[in-house]
This record gives sequence, structure tokens and C-alpha cells, in this order.
Amino acid sequence: MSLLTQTLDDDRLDETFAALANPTRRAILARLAHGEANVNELAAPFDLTLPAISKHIKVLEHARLVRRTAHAQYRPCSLDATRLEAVASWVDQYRPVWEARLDRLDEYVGQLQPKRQQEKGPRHG
Amino acid sequence: MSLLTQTLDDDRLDETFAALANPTRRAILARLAHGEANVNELAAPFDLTLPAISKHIKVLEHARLVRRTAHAQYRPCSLDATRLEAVASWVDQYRPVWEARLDRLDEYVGQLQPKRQQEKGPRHG
DNA sequence: CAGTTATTTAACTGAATAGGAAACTACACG
DNA sequence: CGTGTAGTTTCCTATTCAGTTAAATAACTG
Repeated sequence: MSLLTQTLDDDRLDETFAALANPTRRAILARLAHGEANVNELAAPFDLTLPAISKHIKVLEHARLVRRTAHAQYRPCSLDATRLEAVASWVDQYRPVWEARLDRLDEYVGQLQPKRQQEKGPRHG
Repeated sequence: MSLLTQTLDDDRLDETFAALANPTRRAILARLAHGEANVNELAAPFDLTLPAISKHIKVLEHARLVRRTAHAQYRPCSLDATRLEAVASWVDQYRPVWEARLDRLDEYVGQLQPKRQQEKGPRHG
């Protein structure tokens, strides 16, 4: 799959990235990586009201970054890493770009050999 | 670095994820992965006005996902993969979670050995 | 059933986003 | 200098977002 077609199958990537674009939500994910937690537990470290946390969780849930169950009046959350894996594979498409430090994937794609970096030269004349 | 401290150094991750949470901007990045391009070239595939694209580029530039230069009246953009690398390493923190399919990093952190996967068993009672 | 705990919903506010239209800047070219 | 080309800025609109308070729902507990 080329980087040009990548746009076609970014099914839910908008939603995923939008969910990740918030420090509270990333912190919630980090916490859930250590095991499931209910809403009050998740809210504890933050200077936010419970409804605010509840909404953040809803965003994460809707983005399928967390799964929820229900035990009595508790609604524990757990991490669902599937979408994180999707993020990883999206960003991994660009890995050659930063690894080669070429900033041109073309050259990487076309010719895998290291081959002298081939400066394009400044062409501002 | 543990997943709990990860929150502390997510310097510009908000901005980065927010910039990536848009299909037009991701498509622009994809295009730039093939080499630099100016604004009109970047705008061509989209059903958006030039100012709209210009603003998307500004978002990407501010998020340091693209770099810009100036040749005459052209302002070519090129991909800067540094922040993508940051995204990759952020998401890679979670790799053990989806690779082990445990949904509990604790167990991974505690005992790295493969050691028979140790099913926790269903505990919904 | 009354009360307590856990969580959500509703209603509202202020700020940020995405987009368009129109006007503006900057440069090249003749 | 005037015109075309490349791109940005300004202004405006509609939508979404993050947060609040207050009220509602849900389930356990005595």
C-alpha cells in the first residue's frame, strides 16, 4: 500500500487521533494500561469534575480505545489497544522517512541502497 | 519510563494528534512523503478552496509536521517526520498491550518471560 | 423503602475548528 | 508600471469541544 492510497482506508483515524489529542484522555489510557479502573478511580488524579471525566471516557469508548463492562453500579473501563495498533501501523508508514532522514520517501521507495544521498541542490534561482 | 509518567513529557502531543485528526491534513502529509510540493499542488486533489488548504498547512506547520521554504512566490512544503517519530514512540509504549493481547501491561511489566500466558480466567461473577 | 454510592444526562458557556468569500501581499514578467 | 500567479489574511458562520453545575438514573445496603 502506498502512502497515496493510505487516505482511503483511514476508516476511523480521525476519531482516533481526535481522541488522543487530549492530555486527560491520554493519561486515562496510560492508567488503564495498568489494568481496568472505574470512573471514580480514573477521575482521582485530575482536577476535573466527574461529568467531565465521564465525557472523556465516552469519547474514548466511542473511539474504541476503551471497552466497558458493568459490575453493579460500577462501570469499569479497560484499554482496547486495537486502535492504538492502527495508529502504530499508520505512523509506521512514515518510518522510512525519519529513519533515512531523507524527508523524501520516493528515494527510499525507488532505491533502497544507501547510495550517496544525492543532494538535489538549492534551486532558488 | 513507565506509562504513568508518560503524561509528563507529552510536550506537544496534543498539537500533533490534533493536527493528525483530519483527513485532509493526513492526505497532505502523505503527498509530502513523496517530495515537496507547493500549496496549489497540495490543494489540487481536494474539493476545498485555497484558503482552506492554506490554513491546513499552517496547522501542520505549527505542529511541526511540515517545514516550509520560499522560492519566489512559491512556498513549498516538505515533510518533517520528527513529530511522527514522537507519535511512533508514544504509541509504541502500548505495543506490549496489543501484542500480548493481555490488556494488562502490569503482567507484561512484571514478568517478561513468555511463561505460558497464564489465563486470568473469566471473572464476571 | 430511605439513604448512599457510582455514574450519566441535561443545560449552559466559552473557546477552538473548519470552511467560504473577499480582499490583500508578494513576486515575476513583459 | 501593470498584469497574472501564488499564497495569505481578514471576516464571518456553523459546528464541535471542554468544562461547569444541577438534576437524574442505577444499584447496593440497611
